[in-house]
Amino acid sequence: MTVRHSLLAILSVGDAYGYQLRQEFNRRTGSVWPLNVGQVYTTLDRLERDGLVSQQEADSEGHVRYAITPAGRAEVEEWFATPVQRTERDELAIKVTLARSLPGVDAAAVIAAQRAQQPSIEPGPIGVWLAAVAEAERRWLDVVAASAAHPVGLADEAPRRGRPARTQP
Amino acid sequence: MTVRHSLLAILSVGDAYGYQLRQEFNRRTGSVWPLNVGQVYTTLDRLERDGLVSQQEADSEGHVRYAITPAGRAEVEEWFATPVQRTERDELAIKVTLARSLPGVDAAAVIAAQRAQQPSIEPGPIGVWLAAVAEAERRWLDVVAASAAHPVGLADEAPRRGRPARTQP
DNA sequence: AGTGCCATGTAAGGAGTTACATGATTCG
DNA sequence: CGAATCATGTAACTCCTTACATGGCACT
Repeated sequence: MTVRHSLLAILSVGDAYGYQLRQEFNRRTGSVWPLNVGQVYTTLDRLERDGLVSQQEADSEGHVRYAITPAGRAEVEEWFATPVQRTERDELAIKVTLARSLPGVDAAAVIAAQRAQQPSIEPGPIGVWLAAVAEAERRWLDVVAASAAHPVGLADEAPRRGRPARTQP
Repeated sequence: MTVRHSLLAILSVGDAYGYQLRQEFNRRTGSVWPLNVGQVYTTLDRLERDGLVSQQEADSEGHVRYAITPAGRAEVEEWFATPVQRTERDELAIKVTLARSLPGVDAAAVIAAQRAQQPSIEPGPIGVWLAAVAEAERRWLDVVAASAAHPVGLADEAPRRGRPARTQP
């Protein structure tokens, strides 16, 4: 919901139209994660559907402006007040952990391949963020590389309970 | 594509059926990101559609087994050999950066709310990973909190339609 | 008899992404 | 004129998630 909330947050400053929203987003967050224009319009549609923004009359230049609604304003406030939960699957953590658990996979090689990854050096706070993440990754990889992997095969013992529903027709 | 590749990687050890794949995934990666069973079946459908797995004859117990294909095996090898690219938008980085750029938003409060977030302490390598990320977050938040925010309003001058006027060097 | 796990699916919907179509405008 | 930008939108797709339906089997 990052894009959705970001657009809503920008709209909380004032009315804007689609193309402008993309400009504002890119200007504020830099070039690391540029926003596709098409996504702005589809997101605006969903925001309007959910009553968080409302389409205004076209302005003097014919731009299709959107305004945030009270519900949208509440949503933005809640977004900014709520800490980001890291509930999403992290590919690196899963990949390395899986590699260590699977027989026939060279976990050390997987770790080495990941360590070879050099982060790009970007200016601005987001660049600092990327560097911090890369540093954390490197340290974690060192930790797991230092401890032994525990590969185990698939559970060979058939479970005792329950049987599948369908047999071949 | 994390789930997709993970299931494929497990199948590279040996044939398995849907429910079993979920068990194996959860067993190997722990309880932080448990896998919904339904997703296993939809993912298997797509993997079969893409020729990376093939459905086998039901086994002696009636389980619908899947086997990895040579193409699937190649895919797994490539996955493990390729470092994870952090190309996805990071909600925390965007939220804080946006907050600092928007007038009327208390960026310090946003940072404080995020800092209050306490990571759960989980056992195992993924728990270590979560702790490392939380630590990196905290340090980054300290860095951005120490420097001044630069709120700016929306671009008030409406750009003319069409090609923008040339800016003088 | 009832609860809970084993097991396989389907349906519906979420956010996000890219590609494409369509114009108007302005500058070289 | 032609290229580039401004601007709005649609279509088609991805992966992922949740809820639901269906049934068999085991243990109490």
